[in-house]
Amino acid sequence: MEPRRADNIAEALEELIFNATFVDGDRLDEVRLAEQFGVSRTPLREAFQRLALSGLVELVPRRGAFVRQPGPIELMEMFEVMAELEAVCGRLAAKRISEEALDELRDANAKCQAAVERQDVDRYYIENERFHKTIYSQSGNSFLEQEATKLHKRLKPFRRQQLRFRGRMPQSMSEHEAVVKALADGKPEETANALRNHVAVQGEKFHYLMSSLKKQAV
Amino acid sequence: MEPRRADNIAEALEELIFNATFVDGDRLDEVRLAEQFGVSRTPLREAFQRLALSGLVELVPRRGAFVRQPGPIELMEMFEVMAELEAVCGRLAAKRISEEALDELRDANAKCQAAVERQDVDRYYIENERFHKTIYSQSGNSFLEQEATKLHKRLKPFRRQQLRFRGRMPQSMSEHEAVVKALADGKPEETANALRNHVAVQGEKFHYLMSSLKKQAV
DNA sequence: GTCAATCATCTTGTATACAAAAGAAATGAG
DNA sequence: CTCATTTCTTTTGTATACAAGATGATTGAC
Repeated sequence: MEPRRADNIAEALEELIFNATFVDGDRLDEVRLAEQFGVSRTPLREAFQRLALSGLVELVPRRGAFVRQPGPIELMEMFEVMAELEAVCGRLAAKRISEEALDELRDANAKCQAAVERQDVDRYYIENERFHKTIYSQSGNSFLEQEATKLHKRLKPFRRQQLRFRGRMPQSMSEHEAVVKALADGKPEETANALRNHVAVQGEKFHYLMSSLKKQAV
Repeated sequence: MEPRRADNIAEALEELIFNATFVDGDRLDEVRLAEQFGVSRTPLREAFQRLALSGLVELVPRRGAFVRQPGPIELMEMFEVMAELEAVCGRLAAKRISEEALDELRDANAKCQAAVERQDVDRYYIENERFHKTIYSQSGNSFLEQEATKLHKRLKPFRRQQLRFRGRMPQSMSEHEAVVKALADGKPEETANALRNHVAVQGEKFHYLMSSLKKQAV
């Protein structure tokens, strides 16, 4: 692997964890990774500190850095918080959203719909993300937007899995349309509820997926 | 200053920033701080990475680490998010709270009340914190609890200032009692609204404080 | 005197060196 | 053969060294 700038190492490691190249419990070997990235241990250890704070890695003193993926319970909790954050974004956005943003939501939805018809999961995912990011942004609170984006990113690998559930994509679509309608009507509470349910159902689906997987592995 | 373990350096710096020893825009001199802490630059730089991710410090490549305190707008945004997070904690807690926890809230409130009568701001602050932390915990969602605690901590220096507002402490007290009542009655939405308003008013007070200060300094 | 370019100094970023701790392996007692 | 103790190896934590970029000063042109 070619040498990298230290700034990017944390990001690269994050990607490797998301890609499941490293799984829960794996120790991140400083010297091995240093060789792979073509750098010394120093910038790597700095990257570990960042990852530790973001919760992807646990730093055990004198033992090393270990990958920490959330277990089923923590994951459910994170989805619950995500649902609430989105609900808040929606409630604020209902009062503040611009016409252009509404059009962008409709456009994202149309492309989502097309993706559903072509069974194009990847494309669906991209447009789905645009839909949600637009709502975060239209909350008019950039701190909230950042926090929502951060958690959204963290849940990405898990959300992606559950999208493959049978019939999930069409259901998700109609939920999106309900959200747009509530936003267009300027109804804060309806928007909040629609978004909360939309995200919460993802958490529940995930829970179901987890419990079925648990019976096989470990 | 006596030598410190590297794990604590980030915390120590955080404290120095909260104490306003370092203010917005200050550059954190690696060599100077290394001397002060009695360590080399290496553990210091690792600490910088953590602080950077938590948002207290901005790392400018090839320039150094700079203290970044939130400006008025970002602060308002953070208070808005805090208000919403507390509202969510309250809504969940209303369904899940234990009798013991209700008693702890009542106890914290009683001690708050006593502190108000003695004009004991410090004591009020401690019991107020116990009150809020208990609600976070009773949300039954430890991820949410962590996030709320994190933001609460971050807003600490600013909240403390605004507690000195004339008449704020008694008002805050009665708001607390409304929250306890809603929780005891098991009413999620009432609890959420009571907490949201309780925290939001802090943000507004702060805004007022800021704008009056702005006219003097800078 | 002002501005620009060059040079010196200071800082950061990264590699390397070394000490201390943890873990693995080997030795020895029972 | 098993378990405990000791030795050896590996790995982390930190200091130091050095190179490259940034800052500031000095010199020179106009």
